Amino acid sequence: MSKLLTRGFYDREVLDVAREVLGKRLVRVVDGKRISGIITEAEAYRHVEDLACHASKGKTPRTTVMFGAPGRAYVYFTYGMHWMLNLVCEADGIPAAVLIRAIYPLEGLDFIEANRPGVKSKLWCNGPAKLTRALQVSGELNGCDLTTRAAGLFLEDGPLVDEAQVRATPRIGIDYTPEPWLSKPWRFVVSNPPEAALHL
DNA sequence: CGCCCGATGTGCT
DNA sequence: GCACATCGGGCGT
Repeated sequence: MSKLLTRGFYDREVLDVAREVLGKRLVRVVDGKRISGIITEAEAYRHVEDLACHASKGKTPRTTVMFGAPGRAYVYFTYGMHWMLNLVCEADGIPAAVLIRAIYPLEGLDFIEANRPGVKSKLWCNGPAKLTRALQVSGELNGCDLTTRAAGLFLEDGPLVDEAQVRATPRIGIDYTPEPWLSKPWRFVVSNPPEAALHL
């Protein structure tokens, strides 16, 4: 059993967390069963001035969690059918979050397959809404504490991914966001194939 | 493979 | 009303 990531991991500059969360293990526990994968893609959403960040529209009922303490999950619903999983970062009162965009599944593959019927295994968790469906992450987990195992959603430590295996690119799906935010290289991706980059 | 588009519901103007 | 941190199927290349 690996080490649970503590509050201190999240209570930092969100760009550093987004970069360093690559290689960490996202774990879900459902009915006592462990489902997990290594994080291979993440994006930073940084403070009210970042016009791609939900917090830029102010603190609302939806975005309250992002303004709160670090180490909690910000889970929101979008496009009428998709859930997105974020990690709240930085000090209480400063809105910042890391969107988990992809994982490399390692445990509970039968559970994941059952949640992604008819989908090829390489496509099970390679998108932010795909992995929430695969791991059964939805609104009931919004605001849950990621630094304990109580809610059945948490992160475990893993090796830092080598700098040579990480690419930084602009964020995805924010086409209506003006510059300079549109082009900020705040998306971090593990190079393919992840098996080699992650030493699996 | 890439582009296009419909699905589908909630939050905020 | 309308935008939206997306997905998957359909069709053209």
